[in-house]
Amino acid sequence: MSRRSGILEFAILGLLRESPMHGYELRKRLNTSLGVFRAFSYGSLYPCLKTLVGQGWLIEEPGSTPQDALATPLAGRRAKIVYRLTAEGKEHFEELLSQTGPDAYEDEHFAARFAFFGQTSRDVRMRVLEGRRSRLEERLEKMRASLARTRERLDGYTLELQRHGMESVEREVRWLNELIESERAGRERPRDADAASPTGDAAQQDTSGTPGGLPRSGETRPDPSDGPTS
Amino acid sequence: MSRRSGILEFAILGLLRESPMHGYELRKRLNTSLGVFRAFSYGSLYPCLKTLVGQGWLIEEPGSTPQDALATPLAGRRAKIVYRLTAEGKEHFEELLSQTGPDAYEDEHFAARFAFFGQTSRDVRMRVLEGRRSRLEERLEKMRASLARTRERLDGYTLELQRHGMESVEREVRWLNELIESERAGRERPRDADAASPTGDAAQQDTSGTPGGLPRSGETRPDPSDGPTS
DNA sequence: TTCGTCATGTAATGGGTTACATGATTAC
DNA sequence: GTAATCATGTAACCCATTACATGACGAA
Repeated sequence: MSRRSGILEFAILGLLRESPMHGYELRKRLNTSLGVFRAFSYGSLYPCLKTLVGQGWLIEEPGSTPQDALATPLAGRRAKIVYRLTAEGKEHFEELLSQTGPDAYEDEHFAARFAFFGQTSRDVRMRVLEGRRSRLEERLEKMRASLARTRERLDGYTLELQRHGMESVEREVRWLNELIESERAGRERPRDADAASPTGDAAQQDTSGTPGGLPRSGETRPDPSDGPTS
Repeated sequence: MSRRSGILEFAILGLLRESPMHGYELRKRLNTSLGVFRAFSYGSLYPCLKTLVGQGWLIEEPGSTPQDALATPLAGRRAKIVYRLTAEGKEHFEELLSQTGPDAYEDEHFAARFAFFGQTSRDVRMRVLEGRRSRLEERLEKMRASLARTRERLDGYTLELQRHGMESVEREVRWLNELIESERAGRERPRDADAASPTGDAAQQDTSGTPGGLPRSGETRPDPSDGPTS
């Protein structure tokens, strides 16, 4: 029924939190501005939007009103549907943001989470970064172990591939180290961003959007994969 | 009907080409030895194997014969099904190997292709490497363009994520450059991994896919002299 | 007038996972 | 005796893509 799961939903809510938008534009933002996530197709985007509306997290609004269409001919192509985050949607997004479970460390998910660090409280940021790091370190451990076991039987190319893969992961760990470091040293000041929370417990978020002093260098290479491998 | 698509099929054929195996072991090899690909689940592996059998590319063989089970109690758990590549399967795999279309440059696919470079002719290797490189360069171009367009409006974290992503891609390009370089400089010898011995005996194929002289690679030690051939 | 972009949507399909079912063997 | 590992499989589901349908507008 719903759960056009995780990352797409999350990204949509996050983008709409910044400002209302219609689907087409949303999709572009998903590729470019936040180009990190892979481009979602309309085939997944629009249905997902519908679901979120059904959930009560978004509402549809007419894009360009008749008057607008008259005033600015540029505006009126096909009836745009502008999606706006509701209060519940906001609340829901904030809840998602605060989640630090293992999901948050997975490759794709992590990138999405990171992209919205600007809206994320500092302790959550830390947990996510550290979670990701230990996740990668586990991975490294496994890779090293398996490499040690099989090194002899592998040909040069396989070996090289393995080596390159490990190096990528190591680089990302270093990158995370620097980020964690700079978070730790970073501003303590809470400094609220936009979104003054309307109801309930006023979530005090340190949403400065700018990390302490960001380092250089790093490496991701998003696929080396891994699996549950239980 | 079939097409348990691309990469899994490809990897199975490739691994079985080296030696027959049963499903369970195959799966482990997919994670560890060739740990580059993400771990496929049994839920995709076994059905895929069936399909390949149906296609005539594999045949099932009894794993441990009754006698074996008596002789070596270690061997007989549940009736293993050992899969062996047929002649047609081999042919098919070789055809897949020779393919250099755009598919071969995609992230996952590329890794799989690279993992079997040991069995791949040099010109195909070159085409794949160069294809991948230009694919990544395109990607970089786009990223740079979109970054230039939106740089101002992005917060520090998004920016950092973007930067990190680009750096990763750049690194892979450099890696490819070195590989291409070393392929170019490498031995001219055709080193056709083609099945010298089509059948039977456990004759170890000389598939030491040691490339000409691989880049640094810490301690891999790519064997300076004329290693293989024997 | 045709092409590219804007704009929204649906149906079929693909390619994978999880959860389940089954059961023998080994290690503690 | 109970857990882990070995070993094979099926069914239900998930998430996303492709191809298709529709249509207006601006520019060449």
